Amino acid sequence: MGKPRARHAAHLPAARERIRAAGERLTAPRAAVLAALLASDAALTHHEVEDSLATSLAVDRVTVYRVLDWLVSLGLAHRIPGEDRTWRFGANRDDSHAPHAHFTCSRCGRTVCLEGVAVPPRVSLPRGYLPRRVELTVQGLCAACR
Amino acid sequence: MGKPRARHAAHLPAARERIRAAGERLTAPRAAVLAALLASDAALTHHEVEDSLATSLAVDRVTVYRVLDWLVSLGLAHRIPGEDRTWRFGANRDDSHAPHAHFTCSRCGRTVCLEGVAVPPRVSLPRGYLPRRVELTVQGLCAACR
DNA sequence: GGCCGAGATGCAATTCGGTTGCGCCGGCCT
DNA sequence: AGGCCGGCGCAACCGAATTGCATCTCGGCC
Repeated sequence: MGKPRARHAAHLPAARERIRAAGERLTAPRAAVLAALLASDAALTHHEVEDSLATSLAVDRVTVYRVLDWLVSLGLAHRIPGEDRTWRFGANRDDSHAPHAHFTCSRCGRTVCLEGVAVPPRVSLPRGYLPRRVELTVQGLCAACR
Repeated sequence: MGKPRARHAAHLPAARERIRAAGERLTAPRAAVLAALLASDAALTHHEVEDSLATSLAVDRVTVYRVLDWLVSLGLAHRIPGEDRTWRFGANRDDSHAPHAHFTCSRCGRTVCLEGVAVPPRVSLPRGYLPRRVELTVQGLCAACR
């Protein structure tokens, strides 16, 4: 997709560092998966993560799922539900972990985080409803598919 | 879920009218599915639709899927991707079919349309990107689950 | 450096939402 | 009333995600 073949190896040290900093157990699959997310500017499906890893380190499909969930629970990544009924995962690059918008291409499915789009900080809800997270997704066509 | 057991029978005439008005073929499953959506103030999963229909008219699972997709393509309903990897469907009550926000309860999965929340009409995208639809979803706890 | 235990990994089987192929049936046009 | 186009039901299928369990390994401890 887009990039020729992400050099996630370059992001391995950063990935390791983040896992260490979180005080969590450092394993090869964990570092590799996080590095893959860091290396990509688009949010990846479990399958894309698996493929991206295949060349350097074979990781079981189930492990990829588990590591991704684990990254999300740690706050190191976030999960985006897609139109195609699969989840995509993106690395949380800043610790602030601020709410941000996403763009999904209707044709190629590519999903990227939008930096410049403001997510409404407050919304009016029915009585008794408690907001927790606001998700803003834009559907359309990306530059390559237009 | 919320309502005691939606009286979608009361919405059957309206459902039939809408299908007729669209110039489409009127069948029992189509009217029943649309009535079920109209009767509910929350967006329904295919399964909830099926259950809601079971008491009055047994409709095959596949038919429910097909009718729901058909309603979406006709603009009579809209489809919302959920956190639980299933789709929910809500009737489009006004013809204007304006973009609107949704609220999803993290605990019970109940999804409702928010009337009072403004969806940003314009967002700034990377060069070459073409927006088509903006989706705004709020996660949190509903009044019943709080 | 070697040992040990909690917990991570891999494999296989399973679940489940959604889709597809196809023959029959039923709305709707004439 | 007749006929045909297309919707319906049935069954088989697909692929994303999950679970159970045996094995392996990271990282603390001696």
